Order: sequence, then structure tokens, then C-alpha cells
Amino acid sequence: MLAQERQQQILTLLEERGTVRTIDLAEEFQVTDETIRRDLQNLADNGQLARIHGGASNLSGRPKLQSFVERSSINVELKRAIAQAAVELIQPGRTYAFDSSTTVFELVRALPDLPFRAVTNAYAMVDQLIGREQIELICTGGRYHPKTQTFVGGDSIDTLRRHNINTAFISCIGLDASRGASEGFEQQATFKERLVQFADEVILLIDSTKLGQRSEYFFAGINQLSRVITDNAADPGLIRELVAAGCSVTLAE
Amino acid sequence: MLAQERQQQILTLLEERGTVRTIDLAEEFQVTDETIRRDLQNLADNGQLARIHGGASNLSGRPKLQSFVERSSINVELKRAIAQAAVELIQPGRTYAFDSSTTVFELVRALPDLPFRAVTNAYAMVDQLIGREQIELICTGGRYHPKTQTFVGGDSIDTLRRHNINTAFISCIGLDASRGASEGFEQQATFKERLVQFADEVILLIDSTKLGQRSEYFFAGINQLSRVITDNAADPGLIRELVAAGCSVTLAE
DNA sequence: ATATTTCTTGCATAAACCCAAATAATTCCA
DNA sequence: TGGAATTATTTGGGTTTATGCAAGAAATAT
Repeated sequence: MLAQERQQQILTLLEERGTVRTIDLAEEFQVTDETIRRDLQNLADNGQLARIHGGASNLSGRPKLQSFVERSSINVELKRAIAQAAVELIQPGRTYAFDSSTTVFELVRALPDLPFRAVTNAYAMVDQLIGREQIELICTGGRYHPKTQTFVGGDSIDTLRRHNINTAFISCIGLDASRGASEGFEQQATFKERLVQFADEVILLIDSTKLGQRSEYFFAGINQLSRVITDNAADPGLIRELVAAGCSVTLAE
Repeated sequence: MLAQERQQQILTLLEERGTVRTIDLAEEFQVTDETIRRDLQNLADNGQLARIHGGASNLSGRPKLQSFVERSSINVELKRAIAQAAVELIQPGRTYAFDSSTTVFELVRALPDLPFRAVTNAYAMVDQLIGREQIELICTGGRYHPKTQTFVGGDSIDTLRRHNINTAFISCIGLDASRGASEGFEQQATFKERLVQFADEVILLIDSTKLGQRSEYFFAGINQLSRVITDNAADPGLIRELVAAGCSVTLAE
């Protein structure tokens, strides 16, 4: 792999995760940690990241977005387990909505080919569901937003409004006990806010690393979530708060 | 192989992959790495790529998303020629709609990456236009219709209604002088009917083999077409009728 | 305070680079 | 058509760059 290519990917990872560790990157790219340190040094010299002991952080210091089609590599095990717990809930004859995230993508991949209706604004989900004979696929449409690979704006929300969505499977960048679920892009947050509003039942899929985090735009309070599915590394304190807010919690695996 | 040709292909590969390695290219083109370096040097001097140690990267440094599997189709040469005539009409700053057909697909493939808006209900077009940085892509959304690989129904039509479409590029199964343009599926016909209604200008791309044919559902009379682009094997009689109905005719190639 | 992890630094090696000269292919013109 | 002029490619060497290794310094954790 070319040095520049690796550095580009480091930046992408930083965008997604907010911070990265030197040894993790060395492991991931199969090079020594010295090499990674030199990469980080270069990128820091160009003002593209901030060097910190043990790794690096992106300049805002918080995760910005997940561009997931090519990036399903982070915490895949956790996400699979969460998706597996969610797929148990799928029943024929109902209408489900799927938002855009790697975790929900794992769920969509695992969906059984049964006669139910799937509504989504994410290109990756559409791409995945085309070819499932029995699933009735509805794309919200809207303006394509390259960073998140979703369709957003009034067109997408109006499509949502017209459909009777039984259950929405959603995800987010961060979940905070007091401020709720947050996203990195305004259009995403707006879409999810309306999705939460229109769906009878909202199920949040989120791996434990995002619990307690906050991103830029808040779109739902924890009292609006019917259920949260996370993994068993989740902080018990936050779980108690979720339950207190009337939200049932499932710990996967 | 000519040097120029090789350099062009290097650029194409760069578009697809984001970065390329010198030795890989040397292997691929069966020339020495020194030759490749000179190619890269040339292209870098023209500002068409960025030179990096070990190879080169395209200017954005990121690969385009892979384009979808192209459907094999008949009369490709005719369709290319028609598409080429149509692409001349594209101007920045305007809003174009593209319906679903192999001919229009050839047009979409040939579209320049300029700042205009593209509205479509066809999955193949969406797939093709994702990754064009400057084009603002709007998917109509709607229920996915596997047979035609389009999004149809009220959701798709309502999205159409909301947009100010300057020019619609459409196609059809058959064009008859008295009954007009027809389609094989009702949902397709309904969508196209509304598209014709909402667009300021309607341009029909149709190869000459379909002229004089009729399919199941008629969706537009020839007087609703602003322009018809076909090939020079078209029947002169039908062309006269088209012109008499106020429709300008372009013969490609 | 001590152990562990991470960082820096210098050096070794292999890969990639550049340059110049030689060779091959192509074009041009009598 | 033959041969010179031009352009493209290869070859070989000396140089630079990327990476890995190792040892000591600095930071962090226990």
C-alpha cells in the first residue's frame, strides 16, 4: 500500500472515530508503529490532525460522520451481534424503516427475505435490498448527500409522511442520557427527527462505544426511544437512566 | 499501444482506484517502470494527477464508487450516437430529468461533470451519477419496481411535482404518429405521463427501430414532444409528421 | 516509585526514484 | 523506398525515500 493512500485512510478513520490509536492503526494496516507515527507526524505538520500521546485526534476532537459502505470494519463483531438481536424482531406484513449507519446496515444485510415493507433513505440499503424478491422496497428519494450517502431534504421527509411505519430502526453518532441521540449532519438529524416522529415504535441500534457521546445535532430524547439494543460492554449507569425513561434495553451477545 | 492512449488509461484507472502504483502499471501495460514514470510525470505536469512516491493519486485522492453492472443491450452503436447528440444540449445551472431506458442510460453515462441538477427515478441512473461531484442528484424515490428497475408510484410523482424541470430526456417502447409514445408497464407510463406534464421541454431519445411501433400504454402525443433525437435510418414519412406536429427532429450520426 | 507503554532517534536495507546514454520505433522528406 | 530526424522506450548507475529494527528517553499507568 502506498504511504499516501494509508494516510488518506487514516484521515477517513479519524473523521469517523474522532480519535485513533497508533498501535491499532499499525495492526490494521500491517505496518510497524514507527511507520504510523511518521504518517501521523506528516499529517499533523499539514494541519490535518492533532497529535496526542498514543495516537491522534481529528481537529474538532469528536467523530463527524460514518461513511459506511467501505468502512464496515470498525467493531464489526459488536455490530453483528446487535444486528442479530434486532433481526429477531422482524415479522412479515409490517412496515419497517431503516436509517443510515453501519450498524443498521448489518441488520439490513441479515434481513430475511419475507414479505414486509422496507422504507429507507440510504443508498447502501437500497442497493442491498434490491434483489430480495419478497421485500417491498421503498426509497424515500430526495437530494443525494454524498458524505452520508443518503437522500435528504423535503422530498425524503414527505415520502416518510405518507407511509405508515410500524417500526423504525435507527442509529446515531452519540447517545447522551440528558440530551439524547445526536448526528453529525443537520440533514441527517432532520430526517431522523421526522422518522422518530412518524414511526409507531423506534428501536435504536448502538454499540457501547458511542454511549455517553455527543455529536453536533440532537434529534431525539431518550424518552422517544421504544427500545435500545446495544452490547454488554455498555455502562450500567446509562442503562439505568434509559430504563427510567421508559425505554427497554437489550444487551446483545 | 500509443503513449497517449496509455496515459489516458492511467487516468481512467486513477479515477476508479484513487491511487495507482508505478510497478503495477508497468506490469499491466507491459512496459518498464521508467516509461510509466515518464507518463506520470507528463500527466502531473498537466495537472491531471498528483505524483507520489511509489505511484500517483488522483487529485481528490479518493476512488470513485464502482459503477454498476452494465446491462447488455441491442443497437448500442445507434444509442451511443443518439446519446452523443443529446449530451450537446446539456448546460450548467439547469434541471434535467432522466427516465429509465438503455438509450437514456447511454446519455447519462456520457454526461459531463458540470453543476446542473439531475432528477431520475431509475436505479441505474442514480448508480451512475453517484460520484459525479458537481451534479446535484435527486432521486424521486417511491416503490421499487424490479422489472423496470425504477422507483414508481405516488411518492415518485410527488417528488417530480415539487421540482422545476427544464428539460426531460425520455424514451419509450414505441412511437406512433397518431397515438404517440407508449410504454409496456402501466406504472412506467403513468410516471412518464406526469414527467411530460411537469417538464418545460421534453426530448425523446429513440432509435429508428422503434418508430412506428405501439406498446400497451400510451403516455404522450407527438405534439407534447419538443424534440425527437433518432438516427438517420428513420422513416422520412414519420419524420414529416413529427415536424408537422411542431416537434423538431435531430438525426444523429 | 516502579512498571509499562509510547515516543524519539539513528542506522540498515530494500524499494523507488532520477538522470543520462543507448536502443528501438515512428515520422518525415527527398 | 531509403535514410535521416524525431520521438519513445529501455538500460544501468548513483541517489533518495520508506520502512523496519533497536535502544534510550519521555509519558502514562499501577
